[in-house]
Amino acid sequence: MKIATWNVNSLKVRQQHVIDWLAESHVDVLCLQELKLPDEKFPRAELEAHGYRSWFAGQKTYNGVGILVRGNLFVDEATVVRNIPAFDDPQQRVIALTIDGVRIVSAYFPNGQAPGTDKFAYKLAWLNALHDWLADELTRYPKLALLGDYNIAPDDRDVHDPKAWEGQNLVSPEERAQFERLIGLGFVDAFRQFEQPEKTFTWWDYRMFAFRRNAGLRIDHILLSPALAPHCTSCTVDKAPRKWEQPSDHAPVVAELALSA
DNA sequence: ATGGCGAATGCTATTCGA
Repeated sequence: MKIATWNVNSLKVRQQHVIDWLAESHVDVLCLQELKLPDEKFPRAELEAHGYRSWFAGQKTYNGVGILVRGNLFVDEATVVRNIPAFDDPQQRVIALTIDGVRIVSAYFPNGQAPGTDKFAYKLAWLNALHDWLADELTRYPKLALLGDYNIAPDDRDVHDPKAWEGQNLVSPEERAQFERLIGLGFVDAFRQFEQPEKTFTWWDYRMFAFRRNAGLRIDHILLSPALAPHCTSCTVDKAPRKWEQPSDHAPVVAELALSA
C-alpha cells in the first residue's frame, strides 16, 4: 500500500495538480490538507473520474482535510471520524478512516503563528488533544499511520538554517517536545527509517526564491505505529510538483507499506 | 526590523499561512 500526504494550499487552485500527481505517483491513499473550500465545493466527481473516492472535512477559506482512496480499496464507512472527538473545534483539521485494518489519519496541525501568542497556545492544546486521542486510537487500531502537515520541524536537520530559526515558531522546544510526545506513543518517523539526502525539506516559502535556494523546512510527516513501521519499505519527498506552474508551497511525502493480506 | 508571495474574501485592502 502506497500512502502519501500533501498540503495543497487550496484544492480549488491545485485540483489539476492533484489529478496529475495521482496519475504519475499511483498512490493508493493520498491525505490532503488546506483544502480551503466548503464540503459542497469539494471536487468529488472529478476525482472519482480519475479513480479515487474522497472523504473530507472542509470549511470555507481555511483548513480542511481529506483522504483520497483508490477505487479498489475497501473503506469501512463506520470507521470514518472527523475531528478529534474530545476536542470541540470549528477548525477542520482531522479526518480518519480504516482500510483493511490500517488506520489512516490525515491531519493539518495548527500553524501557531509565534510562541507566546494565542494561536500558539491553541496549537499546544490541539497537540495535547491529538496525543490523547491517538493513544486511545492505538488500542483500537494497532496499525495506524498519522500523515499530514505537522507544522513542526522535529530536528535541526529538518531546517535549512537552524541558527536563524532557533526558538521560532515551527522549531521551538515546546513544539518539538510535543512531537517527541507522539514518538513516545511508539510512533516512528517513516522518513528517518531510511538513509536520506541531506537538506530534504517539504515546504519552501513562496518568497525570496526560497525553493530555488532550498531554503526550506521538513514539516510534513508520516508517523507509523509500532505495528505498522516494520512494514514500511520506503519513504521519500517528491519535490517535482513544487516545480510545477503555480505550485503549492508544500511537496508530497510518500511511504510504501508491504502488507500481506 | 521589515517585507518578500500566494490564496481567499462582503475584494482595489486585509488576514493568514509558515
